[in-house]
Amino acid sequence: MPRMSAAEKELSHKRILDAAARLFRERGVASTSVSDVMSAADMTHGGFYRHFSSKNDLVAAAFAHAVDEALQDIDRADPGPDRQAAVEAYIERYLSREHVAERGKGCPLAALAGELSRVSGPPREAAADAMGRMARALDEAGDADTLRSIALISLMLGSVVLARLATSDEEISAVAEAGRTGVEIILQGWDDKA
Amino acid sequence: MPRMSAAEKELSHKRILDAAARLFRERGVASTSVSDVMSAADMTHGGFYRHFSSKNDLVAAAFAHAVDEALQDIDRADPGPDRQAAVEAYIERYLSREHVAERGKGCPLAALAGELSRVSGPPREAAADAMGRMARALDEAGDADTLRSIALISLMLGSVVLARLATSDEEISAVAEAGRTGVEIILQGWDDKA
DNA sequence: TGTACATCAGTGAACGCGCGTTCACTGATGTAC
DNA sequence: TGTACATCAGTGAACGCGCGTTCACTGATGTAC
Repeated sequence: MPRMSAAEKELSHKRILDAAARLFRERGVASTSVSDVMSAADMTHGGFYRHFSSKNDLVAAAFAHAVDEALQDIDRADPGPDRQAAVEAYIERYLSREHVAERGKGCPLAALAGELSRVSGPPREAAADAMGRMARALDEAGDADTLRSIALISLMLGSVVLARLATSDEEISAVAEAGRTGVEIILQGWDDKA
Repeated sequence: MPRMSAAEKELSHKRILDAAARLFRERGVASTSVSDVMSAADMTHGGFYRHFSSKNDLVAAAFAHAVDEALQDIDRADPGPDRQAAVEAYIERYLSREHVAERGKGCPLAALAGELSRVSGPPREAAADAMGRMARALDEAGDADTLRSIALISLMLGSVVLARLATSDEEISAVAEAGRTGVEIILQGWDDKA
């Protein structure tokens, strides 16, 4: 059957990236094998190394790919009211029941920050980079108050991580509600305090 | 050389638990083998199953053990001013440079919530339980405002997770500072808002 | 208190398994003329 | 435009390795008399 055309190879590459970005977030990097990813991309494991030089290489690329997707609504919005609306929508979505439930499509940092902070090399750098990208994305006006953005990200990420640990619907709702209230208080009180 | 006395067995058991609680937090559960733990406890891997029925069993026990230690200062404090002081000290320590650097001795949820939220069984239950124990510990007066405690935990945990991802000292300080400011604002503004 | 014996904590070899990676192979693709 | 041939995307078997767990074994411990 092989060989595929260059255009088909590009499609395969994207299928691998999409599958990896989803599976790594759903199951974690260590619990997702190269074979798992290739199966989800409708291929066998042997072809993997025509696309990436190692599993680590894929982890870094898939993570960056997931960050691109997560932030695209904000990044594409025009500065000004559009962008501010995009940020508000992002925060609301972040603390929603859907985001808690669907790890595979959610914030890559909420899913993988813990695991990637323990490794070094490209995957770690991709994750560290994501923090800066998120902070800049939330910084609506570019008004240099990065600390507020970081505090918001910490609270939102912590809320989602804890909500995913919760075992009952009531607990999940409580954690998300606590996160929403915290975000509001920080948004209102930050400039007075800091 | 074997057999050891019952008293020596108890000491071995504690060495295994201590080593596991440290290594799991430092390297993650999936990246820590039973042999790693037993070596750190000065034994060979074969004896492990005289103490625990499986690696999963150890994970749950070591996690609960780590939570006990993390909360002991608060849990042992008398209700009233002593307890409130213990809570304040806990929060300050939580957002310190030392806590960010020393995963192996730090908050078990900050180290392992992401990984354990993806599994089921005793380890997951131990982690979910820890969230409730932390919320109750921070609830100084038992005044039923659990939501505020949960928001504080989310923010503190998120701050530490992100700080551990940061690559420069400046970034680590910035994330910790953002966390401290956020905590102050939530402590002051919560009752007005919620 | 002494003796005979069952127990069992810890050792280290061995097991089956899944992992990341390599490799010989296939045959359609892309290119040179 | 047709033809001959090098390229290379994808396949599937194979590799070495480390994992969690099992097991026969050792010999000091704890117990029954």
